[in-house]
Amino acid sequence: MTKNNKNYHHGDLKAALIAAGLAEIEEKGLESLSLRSIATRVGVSHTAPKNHFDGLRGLLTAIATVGYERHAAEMRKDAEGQPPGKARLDAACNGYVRFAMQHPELFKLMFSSTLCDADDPELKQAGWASYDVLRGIAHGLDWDKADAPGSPWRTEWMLWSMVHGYAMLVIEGQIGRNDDGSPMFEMDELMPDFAYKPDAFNSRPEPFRGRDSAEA
Amino acid sequence: MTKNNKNYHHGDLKAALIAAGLAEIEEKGLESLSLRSIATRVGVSHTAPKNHFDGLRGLLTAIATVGYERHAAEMRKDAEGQPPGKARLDAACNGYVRFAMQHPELFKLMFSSTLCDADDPELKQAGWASYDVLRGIAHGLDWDKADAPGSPWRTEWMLWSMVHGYAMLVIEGQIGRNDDGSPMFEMDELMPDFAYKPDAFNSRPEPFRGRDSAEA
DNA sequence: GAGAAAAAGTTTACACTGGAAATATGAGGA
DNA sequence: TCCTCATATTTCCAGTGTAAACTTTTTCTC
Repeated sequence: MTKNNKNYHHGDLKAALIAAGLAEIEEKGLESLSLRSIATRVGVSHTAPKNHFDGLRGLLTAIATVGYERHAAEMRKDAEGQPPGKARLDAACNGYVRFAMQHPELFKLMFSSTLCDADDPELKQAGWASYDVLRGIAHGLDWDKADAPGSPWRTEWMLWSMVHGYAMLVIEGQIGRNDDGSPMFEMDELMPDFAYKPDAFNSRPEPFRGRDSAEA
Repeated sequence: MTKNNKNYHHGDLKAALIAAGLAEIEEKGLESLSLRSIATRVGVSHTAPKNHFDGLRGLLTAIATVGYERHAAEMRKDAEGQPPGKARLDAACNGYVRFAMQHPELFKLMFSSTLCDADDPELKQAGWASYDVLRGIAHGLDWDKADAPGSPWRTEWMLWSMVHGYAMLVIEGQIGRNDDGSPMFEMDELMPDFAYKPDAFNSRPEPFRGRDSAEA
């Protein structure tokens, strides 16, 4: 992987394929996506991606990685304008859901261990970074009933589950939306009230996301 | 659809294909599933299903319909032994999550509008019936903060989102589980305390699930 | 610079897939 | 019996992902 500025035949085919894949997903959805269609879009043969990705699964994983980065950016953008505390968390959660609704196919890809290689280091890194936006903002906040006994991950997983579940159910058509396509609930409406309790959130030196990270 | 007891060449090929598809999903997962593999398993040509289903998508939709029925049965089974109230709701929620963890591929199929025809009447019926198990049990329960203003659907969607989100995140490997494969949290641990408030839950004559039903 | 080595991309081939169309089979009703 | 039509098969086609052999280009080494 000696990456030089000097480009080979195409000129950073790797990035071009990821961009083409993202465009293809936005335009035609996940279903019609294929290695050949992406390669054709870029103007190379359908076996050219083999030199940069481990098959279709590898390319999809790279696309999902970019998806996580954009997802994180969307949440950060919304949260930035808000003062720390519940308002900022609400904004980030709404960003989470809005991204899912604006890019449903990409969002499904990101969270599909069927389509992506969940063990890919870059995907895991980007996925964690995205989750950590939510987690970082939620730090110091907890449910009113947070004094109930529970594992340190209880609160953040409770929050994550609710936001993620709502996003998934909406984009899969299980839960309705307004006529203009907006979500029927803002996240601060949907969630029980948070109370600001600086010590309620467990403060751990290492970020945690899923089983692998816990063992590492 | 003149359904006779007398069977034709095969003998209720429709049911046989659904059963074979379910078995194939349990054994080899969603990825390797194909019309041809299912048809071969039953012992018919790969175009035979055409007479009973609208292509692969139609067959997958029928399989998902059975999945919803089993999902509902699982929740009901768990809930039955519990007294009405929070304990029964907890049991149903745990059943929701456990079903997802025991049949992750089937569960993903059920909630995938990419793979299933979400407009199929039988699928919608089964999907609603499954959701209504949760909803029926939750009737009369609400969050402590339920006196906050909100739409009649707020409470049940909040509950559904959390349970569904947790299930999805676990089976996609985003959230960890115990060494024995069990969920790290029981639903009653994860959820904020419920308080029994008979009038908090909106009582509507017609069940509601998603946008379509609201308009109907 | 020359030549070797490695990387990038193409061509070809193969085993799959879902679906369409034409054909064969068999059951039930007249 | 004969007719009809649902059922199932055969054949064919466009499309898929991947592997292997090959060509082209870049980079490294002497």
